[in-house]
Amino acid sequence: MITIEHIKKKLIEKGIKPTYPRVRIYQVLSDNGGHLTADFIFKEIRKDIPTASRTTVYNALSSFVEVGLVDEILITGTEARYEIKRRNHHHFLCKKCGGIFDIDIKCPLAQGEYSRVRGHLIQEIHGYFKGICKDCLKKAELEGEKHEKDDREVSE
Amino acid sequence: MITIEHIKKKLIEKGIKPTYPRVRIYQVLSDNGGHLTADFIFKEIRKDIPTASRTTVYNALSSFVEVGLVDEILITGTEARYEIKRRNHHHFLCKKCGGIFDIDIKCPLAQGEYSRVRGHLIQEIHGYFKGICKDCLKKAELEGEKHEKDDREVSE
DNA sequence: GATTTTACTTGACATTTTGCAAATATGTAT
DNA sequence: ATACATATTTGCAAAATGTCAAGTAAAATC
Repeated sequence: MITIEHIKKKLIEKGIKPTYPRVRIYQVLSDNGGHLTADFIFKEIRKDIPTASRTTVYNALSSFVEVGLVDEILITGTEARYEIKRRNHHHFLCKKCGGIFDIDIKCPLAQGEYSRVRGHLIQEIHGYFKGICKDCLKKAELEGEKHEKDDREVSE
Repeated sequence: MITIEHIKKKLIEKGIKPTYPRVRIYQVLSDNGGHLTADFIFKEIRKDIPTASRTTVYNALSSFVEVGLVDEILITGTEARYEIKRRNHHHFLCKKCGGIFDIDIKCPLAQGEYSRVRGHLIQEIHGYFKGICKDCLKKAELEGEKHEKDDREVSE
């Protein structure tokens, strides 16, 4: 559990004024694990700040991303997700259940703070994997057996 | 330049009926380099097929992605981009000019066809970098000098 | 050739995100 | 404290992208 004071310090360090909405948004990010939608964050801070607007959430998140406090994850294509920046991990999206999982991987390129590739200055590195997650694989096996049986019964 | 016949063969191999719209969509992808927006493709095939609809483009692209002919690139967050699948390369987005560049990199994980991580079956691997591209870096250097001069003039 | 399946078109609609102007809050100097 | 300048938040509107359902056309199968 991160303290309010600790959050304020972090924001000030990055040149962001620690207003109440911004501190709360950071706190929601901190308290709820990774890859949160803007909508989730909006609904959370509404509990405290009933007048808060979506625009405030988007503005705060943009600032956080800009100064490198937060990562924007674009794996789903339908909605961006946000999480406090953490090194050495990528994301996995299950095409079946839509779940997002952290994949802790040391990517050779992701080691240095900033580096260059082909002359371009790299500020962010994102790795996305897609496929079928462990749990859905298991379910598919069981379902698969059932289906085979069904198919036989139908075709006979 | 890929021939119509070659495209038809590719689609049939993957179990996709080579209808005229689909063949044209694939051809646009093939003739225009990488990371095209759905809108660009739509406007291109409209030249040939004035009745073509956006939905047809989205449907065709979904099929292509599903069978592994095409990659969907989600680097910008506002619009998906599409390109014919090619191994061993990632993408770089310039935050200044919005340009997308190919980064040919042999990612250790991207070598095998399909593999597993933490029990999850991986079907797609995407690597995205963001930062400032070569050209914008150069411009920034020049602009930077100019600004310093401006600043001096103003403050004097 | 009739039937069934598949694909395409059309238009409406949902969702996420951004833009903008007014209102509010914050900080600084008087 | 008060007034001023700046920064932030709000609330609404609207853009942009993508999805869905219903009807039509085309193709494949029988």
